[in-house]
Amino acid sequence: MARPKSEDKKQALLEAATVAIAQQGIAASTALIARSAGVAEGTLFRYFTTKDDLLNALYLHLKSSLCETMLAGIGSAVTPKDVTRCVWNSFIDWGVRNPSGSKAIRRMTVSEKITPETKQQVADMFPELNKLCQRSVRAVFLSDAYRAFGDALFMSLAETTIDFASHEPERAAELTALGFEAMWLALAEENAQ
Amino acid sequence: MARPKSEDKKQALLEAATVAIAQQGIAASTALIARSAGVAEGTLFRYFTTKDDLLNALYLHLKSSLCETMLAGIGSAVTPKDVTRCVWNSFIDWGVRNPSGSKAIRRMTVSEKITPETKQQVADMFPELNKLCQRSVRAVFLSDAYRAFGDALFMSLAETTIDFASHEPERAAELTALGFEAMWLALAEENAQ
Amino acid sequence: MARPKSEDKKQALLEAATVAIAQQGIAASTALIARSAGVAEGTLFRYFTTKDDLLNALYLHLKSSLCETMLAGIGSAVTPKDVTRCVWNSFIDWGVRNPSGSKAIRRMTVSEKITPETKQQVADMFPELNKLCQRSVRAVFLSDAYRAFGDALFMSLAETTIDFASHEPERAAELTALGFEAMWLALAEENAQ
Amino acid sequence: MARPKSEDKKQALLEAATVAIAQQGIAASTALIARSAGVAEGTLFRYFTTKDDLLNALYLHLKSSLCETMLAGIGSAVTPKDVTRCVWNSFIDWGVRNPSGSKAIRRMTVSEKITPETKQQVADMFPELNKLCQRSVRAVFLSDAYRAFGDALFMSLAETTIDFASHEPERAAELTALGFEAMWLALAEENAQ
DNA sequence: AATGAATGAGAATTCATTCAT
DNA sequence: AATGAATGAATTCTCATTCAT
Repeated sequence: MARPKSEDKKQALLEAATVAIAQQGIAASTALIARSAGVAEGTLFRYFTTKDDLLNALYLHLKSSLCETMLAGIGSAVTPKDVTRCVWNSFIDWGVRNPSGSKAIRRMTVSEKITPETKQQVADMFPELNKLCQRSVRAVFLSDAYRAFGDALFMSLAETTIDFASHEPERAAELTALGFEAMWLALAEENAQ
Repeated sequence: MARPKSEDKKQALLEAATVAIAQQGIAASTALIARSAGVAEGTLFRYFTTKDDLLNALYLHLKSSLCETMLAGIGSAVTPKDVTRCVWNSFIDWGVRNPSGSKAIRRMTVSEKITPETKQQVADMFPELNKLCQRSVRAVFLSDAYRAFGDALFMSLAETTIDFASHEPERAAELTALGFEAMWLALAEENAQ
Repeated sequence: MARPKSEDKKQALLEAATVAIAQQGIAASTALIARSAGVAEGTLFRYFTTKDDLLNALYLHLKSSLCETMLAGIGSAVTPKDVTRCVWNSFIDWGVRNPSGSKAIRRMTVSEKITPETKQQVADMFPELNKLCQRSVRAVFLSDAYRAFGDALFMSLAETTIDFASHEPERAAELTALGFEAMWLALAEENAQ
Repeated sequence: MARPKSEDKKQALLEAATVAIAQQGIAASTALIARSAGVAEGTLFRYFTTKDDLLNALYLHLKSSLCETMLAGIGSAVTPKDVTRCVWNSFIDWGVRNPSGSKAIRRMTVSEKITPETKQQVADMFPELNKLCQRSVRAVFLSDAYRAFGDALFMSLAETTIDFASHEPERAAELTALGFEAMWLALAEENAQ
C-alpha cells in the first residue's frame, strides 16, 4: 500500500558505493555515496542499516556478479585446461569491464569490515566453480592442508592480471593469456592437458 | 640552543605507525601513533609534516628494510635458481618475522596515499635485486612490455605466501618452499636450472 | 468511503507511548511508539499531529485515569481523614499498578513539552477531588496564596511514596501508610480527625 | 610546557551546561553548550570524554556546591530544630539563587544518565549533613528499612519548596518557612524541639 | 484511512593540524 | 625542540515529519 522500497535505489546505491570505494577506499563517506546515487543521506540507511552493512552487501553483490560471469564463460569447453582457461578469461574480462568493481572488491577484501560470515557466503556461492578448476590442479593443492593456499595463489595471479589488463585495455588479451600461462604452469598438474 | 630532532623519536614514530596501521589500517589516528611512540601529538608533525608524509616515509622505510634483507639473504648461492630461492626465502622470512610491517605495507599499497614518486623510489632502490632474479626469468618477462607484469606476478605470489606463512608460522617452511616452486614454474625459463 | 479513525489504534498508541516514555524518557522515538502500537510510522501522525501533541494527550490521558481512580476509591469513607486516606491509598495504588504510567507522568512533568494549557486542563479536571481533600487541610493551605503550594507538597509526597512502593511492592502497604501519615502531619489541620 | 588545560574553560562548560540543561533538559546539544561556553565543539570533548561524562560531572559539581552551602549555613545553631532549619533555609536559598542549577539537578536526577557510582559519590560527600538532620528525625525514619524513604520525602518537600520559591522570589521567605514547618511536622520526632 | 519509503536537519564524536606555552 | 590544548570540518547515524501509493 505504501510506496514499495525501490530496487532501483538499492542498485543505484550499490553502484555509487562501488565507484566511491574504488576511488577513495572504504573511507568513502556515506554522504558521498548517497549523493552519487541520487538519494538523500538518510535513505541510504533505509536500505543498509549501517555502513558496514552496505560494505558487506556490496562485497556479496560484486562477488556474486563475478562468479556468475565466470560460470557463464565456460560455454562448450571440454578439456580441463580449456575449461580453466575460459573461467580465467571470464574472470579477467569481468575485471577489465568492471574496473571499479574489481578495485572495490580488493579494497574491501583487506578492510576488516567484511565479516567471516560474508566471506563464507561467497565461498558457498558457486561450489561447482572451484570443483571445475580443481580437476586439473596439482595434487598438493588438492590436499586439505594446501587447498586454501592454492586458491589464494590463483586469486593473486588473477588479480594482478586484472590490474594490468585494466590499465592497458588494448593489451588485455595478451596479458590475460600470459597470466593464464603463468598460473597454469604454477598450479596445474604437470602433464595435464 | 635548539635541541636537534632525535633520530630515536623518528624511529619510534615509524615503528608505532607500523603497528597501528597493521592493526587499524591507514585510518589509524596520528594521536594514537604519537601516543604509542611515546611522544606528544604535536611532535609527530615536527618529523612528518603531514599524515600522508608519514605514510610515504613509512612505506619507503619498510620496503627498504625488506629489500636489504633480501639482498643480504643471497649469501653464497651460485646457480640462478639458488640465488632466486635465497631471495625468495629471505623475502618470506622477513614477512613472517615482521607481520606488522608486512601487513602495513599491504595496507598502504592499496591506499592511494602512496604517491607515484614514492613507488618509483622503491623501484629504484635496489636495481641489482631485480637483475639477479631476472637472470633466470622467461624471455617474455624480460621484454620492456611485460617486465613490470612479471615483477608484479612475482610480488603477488610472494605476498600471498607471506600471508599464509604468517598465519601458520609452524608450517612456514613448507609454504615457503611450495610458494617458491609455484613461482619458479610460473616465471622461470623453462630449462633454467 | 473513508475508514473512520479507530479508537483502538489511538488507545494502542497511548499505551505504547506510556511504556516507551517510561523506559526511555520523552526521547523515545515516534517510530518505536508506532511499532509497539502495531501501526505504521505515519499512522501515528494521523492521530496526533505532532509528537508534542501526543505527549500532551498522553499526559491528560494518564492524569485523567489517575484522578478517576482516586475519586472511585473514596467509597463509603466518612470522616475527612478517612476520605483523604482513601484518596491517598487509591493514588499510591494506581501508581504501583501502573508503574509505566506513573513513571511516564513524571518524565513528562519535567519535560517542558507539556503546555500550560494542558496543565490547566488537568487542574480543572476533577475539582471535587481537591475540595474533598482540602476539607481537612490547614487553613494556610486554603488561602489563595498558598493553596497551590499545599497541593504541590501533597503531590510530591505522593509521588515519592509511589516511587518507593513501586520499587518494593511487597512493602507497598507499609510505605503507603507511612507516607500518608507524613502527609497528614505535614498538611492537615492540627486537630483534624 | 604546552598550554595547561584551563580551569576557566571547564567552569564555563559546566555553567553553560547548567543553563542549557535547565532550559532544554538533557537533550540540550553539546554544540549549544560549547558555543555558550565560548569554546569550540571539539574542546568540550577534551574536558569531558562523553556527553554522559559531562552530565555526571555536572551533577557532582552542582550537588557538591549545594551540600557545601548547606553545611556552611549551620552557623551557630544549637538545638536540633534550629540546625535543621538552618540547613533547610540554606538549601532553599541555594535553590532560589541557582534556579538553573536546581532545575538542572532535577532534570538529571530523573534521566538515567547519572550512574549509580555518581549517586554514591554524592551520598558519600557530606555524611555529617545527614547525621545532623537525622538527630531529630522520627524513629521510624532512622531504621534501615525506611531511612531512604525519609530522606526522599525530605528531598521532595525541599525541591517543591525551591520550585515555588524560585518562581516567586519575593515570597521566598514565607514559602521557605512554611515548607520547613510542613517537613518538620512530617518527619520530626513528635516532641523534638 | 493506512502505510512505510523518503527526507534532511541535527546529534555526538573524531581527527589532522595549528599554536600558545 | 617539545608539548598538548584548541579547533572546526567531517563522519555516521537518528528521527520527526511528509507524501506517494
